[in-house]
Amino acid sequence: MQDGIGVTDRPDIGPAEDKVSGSREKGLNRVLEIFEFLHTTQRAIGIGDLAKGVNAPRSTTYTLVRSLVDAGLLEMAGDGNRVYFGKKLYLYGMDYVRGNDLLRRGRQEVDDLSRQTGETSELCMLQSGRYTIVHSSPGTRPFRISSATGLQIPLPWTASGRLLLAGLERADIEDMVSEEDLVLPDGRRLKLDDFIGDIATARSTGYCVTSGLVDAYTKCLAAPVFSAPGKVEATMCLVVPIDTSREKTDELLVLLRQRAARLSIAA
Amino acid sequence: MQDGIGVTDRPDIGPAEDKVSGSREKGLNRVLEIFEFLHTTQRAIGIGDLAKGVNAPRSTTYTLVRSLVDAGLLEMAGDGNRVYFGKKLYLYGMDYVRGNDLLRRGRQEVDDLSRQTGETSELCMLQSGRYTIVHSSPGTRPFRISSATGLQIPLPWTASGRLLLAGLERADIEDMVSEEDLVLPDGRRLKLDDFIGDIATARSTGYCVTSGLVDAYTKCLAAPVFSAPGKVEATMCLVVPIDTSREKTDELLVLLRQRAARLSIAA
DNA sequence: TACACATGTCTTTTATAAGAGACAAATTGT
DNA sequence: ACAATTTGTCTCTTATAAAAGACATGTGTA
Repeated sequence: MQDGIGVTDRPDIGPAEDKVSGSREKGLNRVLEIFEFLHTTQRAIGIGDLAKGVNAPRSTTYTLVRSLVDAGLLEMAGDGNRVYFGKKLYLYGMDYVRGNDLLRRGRQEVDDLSRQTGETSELCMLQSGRYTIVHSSPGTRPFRISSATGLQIPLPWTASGRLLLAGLERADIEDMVSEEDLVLPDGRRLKLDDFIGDIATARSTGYCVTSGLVDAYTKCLAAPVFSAPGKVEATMCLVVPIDTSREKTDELLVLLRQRAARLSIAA
Repeated sequence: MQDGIGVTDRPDIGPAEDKVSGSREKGLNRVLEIFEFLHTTQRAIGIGDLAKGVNAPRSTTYTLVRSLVDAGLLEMAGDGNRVYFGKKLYLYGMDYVRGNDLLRRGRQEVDDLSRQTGETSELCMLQSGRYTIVHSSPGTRPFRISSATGLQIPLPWTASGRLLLAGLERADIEDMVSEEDLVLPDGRRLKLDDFIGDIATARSTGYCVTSGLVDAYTKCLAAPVFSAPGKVEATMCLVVPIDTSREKTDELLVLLRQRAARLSIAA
């Protein structure tokens, strides 16, 4: 509890220091925060800790959690007094998949590509302005490059990010990318202009390869999935060891681009 | 705990129309209704219609939908002004699956069983007191017995229902089953005592077979999945033509019960 | 045994979000 | 071309839900 670790407790990089904590919050917003919190912790949590975690009053948290549990969006987990996501969210999620050709077929293509190549493969999309891994299939390598589904990563850190922003105006891109997004995990800092240049390149070549961006050991190959001419709706990507040979990389790129193109047609 | 207050006008099932319409509703409740509405319609819908559908003021609906879209729980669908479930719900749903051994393994067993037998196979659970198909795999028959995932059906209509209530007190069962639940789709009416008798039988035999309950053409075989000794957490079931031979049925039952038992061990 | 600190429930106060309704702009139909 | 709807945004009011906090239990530990 109470790991002082994060200076954090700044829930969102909002405009200005909103009216000091302590102000009354809309119930729905609290719920949204609860969901995000559970999504990041990825485990069941006690209601008291949850209240601390989302910085909400205990009494409020109890009432909200009760509503959500009654509705089936949350469930009391195993031993008794912990909560986590509930069946209803799973059902709604399946509804989303069913209603979404791209995702349904994309998951399939990703699974197939991963089996075909043995490499980790992922389907990525923009999720409220951020890069999100929507589905991933682990591949067969002894060392797994694990990146959790639903993880959100700054756009400039990834090959997919460069493709997802293709076709946007410079201003839009600037809006989407914050200063800190340009700082890589190892401390290096990208120049915004370089990033925008990358985007333009990716757009014209129809794919993007980045090496050692998120970590020093991997290379990322990405190809765009179009929902309409010029509109990049998603990307498929492969995560491979950084020392993968030129030939092997090109070979993988062909397979990747084939599948990404196949996904594009109907959507 | 707290059953004294129970008079509570349950937001439950039932048309329930407007209880003294005009009363103000909590935003969160409206959101829950919106989700349920989308879940039943299974398609994107305009905001105006949505407001009508959940019987909420238009202005309120607009604000709520905007919040939800911003949060990614809903998405504006294809052509422009329709909404449906969003990526976030999918991601949360995947979180649920990940955190839930039973569901993860259950889906696998159901898929395997369906491939092995060629019949439609389902994983079912209680969802806030109602029978719910949590996962289903269609089988290979020319005529598909389709029943949507997430569909909620009165407990007495199903074989699984009899197993899911095994181990509950008579009083609890009476609470869960309403009068109308006892009326089958074809108009026949079950006697509560018969139903409770079925439950006891199912409990001791460790499986349940029903014929022509929901419709006249199918037979349903179900086996319990235990989360603890005596506690039925879910059921696996097979939906087969009603004229399936005795031998064939027994054979399928063996396979089904094997897999259901396998699911039970670790949870 | 007593102490400190969680958990879960209830009551009260007041800041505020839900709702009604007016509007302009876009979309119909005739 | 002209109603007749529907859509999306805004303003204002007041019913009400969020929050504070008291209380009764529970759980751990010194």
